[in-house]
Amino acid sequence: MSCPPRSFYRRSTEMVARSLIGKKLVRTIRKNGRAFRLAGIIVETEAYGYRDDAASHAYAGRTARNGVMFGDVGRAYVYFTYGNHFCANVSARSGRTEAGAILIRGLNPVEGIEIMRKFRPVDDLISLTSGPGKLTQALNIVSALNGLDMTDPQSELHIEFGSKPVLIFAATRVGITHATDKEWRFLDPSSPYVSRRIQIKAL
DNA sequence: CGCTCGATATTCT
DNA sequence: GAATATCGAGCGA
Repeated sequence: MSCPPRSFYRRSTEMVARSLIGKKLVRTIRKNGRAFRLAGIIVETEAYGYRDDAASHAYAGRTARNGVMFGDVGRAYVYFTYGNHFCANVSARSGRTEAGAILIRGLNPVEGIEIMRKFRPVDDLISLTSGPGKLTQALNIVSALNGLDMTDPQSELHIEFGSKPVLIFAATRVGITHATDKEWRFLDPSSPYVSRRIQIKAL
């Protein structure tokens, strides 16, 4: 399967976030000369901007942590938060701004589910990948993957074409205290792997 | 079910 | 020293 090209990510961050619904997030683990694929269809995303977005890590300018948001588009931005969890993002922005990234918040698991359950033992399958901290644990996404090229099928973390979603909803973002009015959260309402904390609205 | 609250460590002020 | 793009346990209904 092939990957959306660099140009896919060189559009407005919100448009890319919306377009990522239905794409496939793939984590390849190489061990003892063999490669295992852990993968899921993306069902929920959030866009984060620059000076226009007080909720963004990039809002106050470039730092050691957020450098990937200012670099080339289509790269993995992985960071650690709340002392417990990693979050997986991909950098994306139009030529009119200097930083941006998209947080991946929910996956419909399709490949390597039994291996995911070893990284994240849960009784309820829905709890495997229905949240940004959950899916990074299930796919073993850690800081070492920060900066990887998500458009390269050889990359240990990349994004492939997937399936076209039937419907996409927009909503306000989750877990932030600034810019709470922006409707930059996108999700496939038919999937059980989305968090449902807030009201959503159809596009 | 749904809501509140505490854990926990990295990052930034 | 404060804040944090979260999760899950514990509570009440």
